[in-house]
Amino acid sequence: MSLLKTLVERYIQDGQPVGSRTLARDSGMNLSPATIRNVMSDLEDLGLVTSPHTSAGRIPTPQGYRLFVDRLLSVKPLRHSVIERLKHSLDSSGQERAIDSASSLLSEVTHLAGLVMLPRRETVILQHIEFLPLSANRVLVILIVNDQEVQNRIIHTDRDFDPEDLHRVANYLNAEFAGRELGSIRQRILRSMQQTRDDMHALMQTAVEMADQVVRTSQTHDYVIAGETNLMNYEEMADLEKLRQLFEAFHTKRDVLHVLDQSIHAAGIQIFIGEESGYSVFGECSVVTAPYRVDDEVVGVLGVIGPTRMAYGRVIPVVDVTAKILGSLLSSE
Amino acid sequence: MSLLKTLVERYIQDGQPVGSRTLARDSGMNLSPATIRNVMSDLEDLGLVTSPHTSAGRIPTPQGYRLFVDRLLSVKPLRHSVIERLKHSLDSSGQERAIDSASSLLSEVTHLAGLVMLPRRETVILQHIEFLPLSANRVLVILIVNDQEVQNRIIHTDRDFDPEDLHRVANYLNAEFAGRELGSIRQRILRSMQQTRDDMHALMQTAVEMADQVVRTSQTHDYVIAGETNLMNYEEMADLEKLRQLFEAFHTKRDVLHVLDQSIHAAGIQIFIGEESGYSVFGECSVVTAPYRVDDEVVGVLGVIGPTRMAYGRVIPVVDVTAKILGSLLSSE
DNA sequence: CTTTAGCACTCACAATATCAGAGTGCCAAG
DNA sequence: CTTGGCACTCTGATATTGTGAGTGCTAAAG
Repeated sequence: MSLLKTLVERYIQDGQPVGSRTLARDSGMNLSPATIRNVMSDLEDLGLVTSPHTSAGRIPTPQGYRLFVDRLLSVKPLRHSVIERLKHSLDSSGQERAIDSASSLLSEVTHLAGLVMLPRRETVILQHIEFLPLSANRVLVILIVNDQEVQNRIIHTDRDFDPEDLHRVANYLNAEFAGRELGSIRQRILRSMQQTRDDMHALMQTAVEMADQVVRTSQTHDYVIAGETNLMNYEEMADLEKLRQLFEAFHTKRDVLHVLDQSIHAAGIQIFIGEESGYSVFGECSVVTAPYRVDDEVVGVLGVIGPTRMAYGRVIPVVDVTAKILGSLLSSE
Repeated sequence: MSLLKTLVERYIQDGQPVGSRTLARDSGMNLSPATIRNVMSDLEDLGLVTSPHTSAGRIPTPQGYRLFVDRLLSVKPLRHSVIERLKHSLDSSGQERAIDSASSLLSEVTHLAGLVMLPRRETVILQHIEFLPLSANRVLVILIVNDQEVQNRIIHTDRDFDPEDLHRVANYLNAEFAGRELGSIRQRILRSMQQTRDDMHALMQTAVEMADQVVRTSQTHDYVIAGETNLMNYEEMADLEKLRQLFEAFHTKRDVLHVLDQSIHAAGIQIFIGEESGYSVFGECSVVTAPYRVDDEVVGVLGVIGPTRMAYGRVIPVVDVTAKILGSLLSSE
């Protein structure tokens, strides 16, 4: 029923339970309140709306929202100027800060909390490796992968290596393996280990193992959140205890990541309404996500989290285009 | 008057305005409520206590707190086991994660929010510099300073340099300047620029300038906060709007940094009560800080922030020893 | 001069009552 | 199927009252 649409829209607009009279006026269908009431009764039986008490209007249930976003929602495309603005602010922040900016932008534009999962690529290509001796048996390993990212980590070695040794090893590795995928490098080295075994190989192994670990832990998923404080402006978030738990969940990251993970393989926009996500912490909240792709590979998810009563019609396109913009910005153009 | 002490202690304990009867009982001085009332009247005239309304007990004013912490407070030293626990958790987290751990620890132990300013050393000693070509006119500069820290940044150069050039420059810089302080290096290079000017020098200049910038921005002070959510458990933080502003201040960082800055040169524990910090955002809050020193140089501040009504007697020693432990952990042993 | 008991007074807070308004459900008529 | 009418329900605002904790002041006692 398109009445549900009007009801949800109205409720999203001003957060008040909406009664039959207002609905009659808003629907534009020239129906009397009484008719509306009958319909409402039906909708209530279907579990799409409830009334907080006998004599209040109706509010949508989670199922109501679900139906609304799945079928009824009319997404108004963003005005061009807005898109340009997004694009511009994201561009001007540079690649390194792009993730943070995207998160902030999302939160600013939607007045919700912005989430951006760090990109994680399936294939990690070694571009360059470098060793720097720090002190006795502490070696700094610098790794450039995927054309952009720089990773470094200190490793402790069994014995001291002098600078020349390190240099030789680095040269060897670079000559041999630059441009290859990290996993395959690891295997190769392990294999050649079995033939000749000397200290150099041990070093290389540690190094590659470390590289693997670095990449893998930075891959352990992590995300950036911005604008949590926006959430405090919604009356539905007034319950301090609930809010605390929510913020703690943001901090712990585990649950949020799990939700984001669920949507990484979705085709496009994904929406979790209320407890659909499976976590009661997000009880009164909805999450709107979109995966973003770098060089045609999906590498992460971004989105927003906010009260169930959010302006889906506006939020969805924002999340959508932000994902696209971020993706193309991160791609090697 | 030691009555003020009892009053503040009592108020800190259970957050209720304390009346003459309870105070008479707690003070242990065998005075009748009536006498207490007279004294209270005096204290009120001195501006040390107020009553929220005519017929409630008294609560300390900021000035009352001030006097309390300055003169009256009896700091009970931490139990040895607690110190050990702190030391142990901090040790086991390793140097890189030490800052984060310290912050978390502070918040966990005190049930407040923990703050740790990133260490900043006055003298930054260049240990090693390295250039890696990334692509046409993008060069990755890697900087090792102060024996521990690795910084890297990508710079864009005017013209392409081939790897040999870069290598030569790096070698030169390392041979010439390793072990020197960064600022002096910069000056030296600028000076020698005036004599011979060629592309290499331009590169060097950019690099050193960048180095300076990197160090300076990482120096721009930044801090790590943990356990903000703890603050939501205090009833005095119930005002959502105030809380929002506070959290936003945490996010913006500017105000907090300014407060921390103020206390970096204090001899030891420093306490800001309520608006003493000069920011109304921290209205109902107190900040307890202690500078921490690495290799006998003060490099940062850590502390906690929480409601004015906090258990100073317990919080102070915690902040104190945490500062000491962190300092010694970060020092080259 | 300090301490104490006594007493009237004040005020917040909780419990209770009252009322208006919004909205419903249902029935009977169009 | 839709509509008007009507009784009914329930919330939320506002006013009323009572209770208890705690005060300030005065006058007596140490």
